[in-house]
Amino acid sequence: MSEDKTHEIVLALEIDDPALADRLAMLLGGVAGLRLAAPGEQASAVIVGRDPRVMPDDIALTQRELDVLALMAEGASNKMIARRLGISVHTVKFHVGSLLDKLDATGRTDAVAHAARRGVIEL
Amino acid sequence: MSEDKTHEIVLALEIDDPALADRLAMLLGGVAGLRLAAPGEQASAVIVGRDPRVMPDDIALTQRELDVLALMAEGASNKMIARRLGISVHTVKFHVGSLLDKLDATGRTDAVAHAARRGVIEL
DNA sequence: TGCGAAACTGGCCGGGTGGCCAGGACAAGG
DNA sequence: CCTTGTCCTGGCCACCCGGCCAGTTTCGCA
Repeated sequence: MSEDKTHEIVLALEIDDPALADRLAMLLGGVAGLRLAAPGEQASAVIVGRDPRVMPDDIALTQRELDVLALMAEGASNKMIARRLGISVHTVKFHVGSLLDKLDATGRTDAVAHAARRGVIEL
Repeated sequence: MSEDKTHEIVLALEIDDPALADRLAMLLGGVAGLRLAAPGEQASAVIVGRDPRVMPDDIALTQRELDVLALMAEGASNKMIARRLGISVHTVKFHVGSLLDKLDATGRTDAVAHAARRGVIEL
């Protein structure tokens, strides 16, 4: 395989909005050194629509709750979280409780699933 | 604000490979009707690198384990899973144990996080 | 200066969870 | 026939989790 790195970047289009996809295809079609991928072709990069699941304002989580949430997503137990944040287990449980509340979750597993779904955390 | 929908598609670049990102920025910079997003700016579409996290063969989960995993991701307790699958809580715990094992997880929360990360489940 | 929000801590307790032991049924393949 | 793998079940037990009660400090804002 010769590495013609200066030639032909292959871009795939994965956009739901047909109008936007159309305009992009038109604009990018006329660019030298760049090509749109054929259906099924292996592309070097993909253009996706702006993920719409980010915005429910935030659900207003406090900084500390975000800290706890992140560690929960790592699979950390309350004890581990307490140690890592330098606080007591009781406080961790307090924050976890608030999280379950705000995220409408029935347990910590449900909480990280919900949070990931709405883009609050990146797992 | 006039809605010049025929003007200026804003593209964000989220590519790990610096060389590729560079070339894309250069190529796209000279295209009329198209602009690269400023850091933090809301873009109408995003260009991402080919997602490499799909392939670990599967980690070979049995059908039953997938059933249990799916319900775990819903935040279901062992008791709920048992009821839904028509099996005993002991059996559920057995399958959960296998899951923790195969997914290298320390707990059920960690398990669904890992599974979601490697595309085994879609949360 | 008082008041609320956020963060933090404690104890208590019922139920859930995960690790360990043991076993059985049933199909596929040596 | 016997082994292997998957699926299923039981009991036991230490620990963790989440919900409840109570309290503290610190901060910004009215």
